Amino acid sequence: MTLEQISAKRESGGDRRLAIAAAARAIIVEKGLEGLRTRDIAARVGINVATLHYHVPSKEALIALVAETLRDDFKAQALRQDRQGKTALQVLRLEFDDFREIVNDMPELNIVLTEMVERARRDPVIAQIITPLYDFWRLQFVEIFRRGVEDGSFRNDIDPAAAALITTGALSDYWRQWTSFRASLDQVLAELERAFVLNPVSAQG
Amino acid sequence: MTLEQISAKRESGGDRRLAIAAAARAIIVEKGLEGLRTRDIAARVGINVATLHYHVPSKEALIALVAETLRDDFKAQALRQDRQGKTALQVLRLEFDDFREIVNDMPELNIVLTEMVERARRDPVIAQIITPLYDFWRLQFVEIFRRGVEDGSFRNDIDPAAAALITTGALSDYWRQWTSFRASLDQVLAELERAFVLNPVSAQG
DNA sequence: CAAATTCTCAATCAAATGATTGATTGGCCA
DNA sequence: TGGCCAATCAATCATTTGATTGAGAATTTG
Repeated sequence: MTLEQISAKRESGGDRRLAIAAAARAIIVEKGLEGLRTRDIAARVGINVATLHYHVPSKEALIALVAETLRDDFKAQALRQDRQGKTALQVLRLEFDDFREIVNDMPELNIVLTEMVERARRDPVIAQIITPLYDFWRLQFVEIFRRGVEDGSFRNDIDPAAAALITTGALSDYWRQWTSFRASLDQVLAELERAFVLNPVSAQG
Repeated sequence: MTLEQISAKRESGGDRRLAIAAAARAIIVEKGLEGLRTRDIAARVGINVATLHYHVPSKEALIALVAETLRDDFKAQALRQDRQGKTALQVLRLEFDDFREIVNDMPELNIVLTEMVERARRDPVIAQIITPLYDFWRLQFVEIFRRGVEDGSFRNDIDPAAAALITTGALSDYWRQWTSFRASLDQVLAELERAFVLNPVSAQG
């Protein structure tokens, strides 16, 4: 608990909303979207249910808020490294590094994200927030593969769109089942590299 | 409605349980596990809520029942084709055919499966049913890749476990987001093949 | 400082929801 | 035929749950 929280009895609207979103995410990790209750969120934040509703008018809006904070977290992560002037292989490895970092630093992020993807199928509001996230990530790989084929450093018969789908699919599924396969992320990333990148050192037959 | 349903007012316990599971699955597809209500299931089956509880004692047991019917469906699908005496590449393609078939014939299966995987993270009962399903599927690919490397028809630096993780991950993630990428399954499967199988026709550099 | 605004809470509502109870019905078999 | 059991239902319960109300405290503004 911060000094501010001890002394000040009020928190600004923006901060409250962030605290609410954080609490909601924690509960989603614990109990899933099914188990998300406004009362539990309020209790975790340390406020009254009515106060929660003052800041976030409905449960729908609350879930949308969670989706937005997810998007913001990913956006912040994505924009940290400069890709300019790097080779396709270098960018691919940067992308892998990013992924490793997210998996290690914010393992709970994907749990919430997965629940949101689930919900997005039948909730257009959530879909509108979550879908662009995946599309953006996948497009990064499409571009990497396109360039890698172009400059001859990647296997020349790659279908960039399909390869990107495989890569993001394999990674997000890996992440989703993280607890079971924790040890093998490096092997998966290495295998992905071998699958698409030409390596003059290793024999091909 | 069948003749039996019109004339007979009673149904045997086993059939009722199957009907209940089917109704539950339909509702999960429509509204997710969050939106699953015992009343809705009973209404869909055409029975009273109390009768539902007579056949399936609790909501927990109901969800476990759904998980079991999923497992049974997959088991039935998996045991249909004989893999004996086939090359690694042939078996890989059989596996791909199976997948194509499931995606086309039972698209809703994966929606329910995904919800169950989600739930399995915090529900040991469901985990015990669902996890072996994935493990079995993944092991098929591990074996395929192992044999393909062994007989020299696949890329010789494959890590079978990692490659299997990539394959099943890519496929199940593809399936999960099926609605968005419907058209490209063939491209994905072809790219997976190129990623792991040596092709003497296409140039490698 | 006083008025206006923002924020918070205790209390409460109405609807939803999983589950139970007690009675009834229909088929089976001795 | 009569007893027994599986199957069914109407009615009801006890909670849970999202949301609201009205009053009051803290904060900002003029």
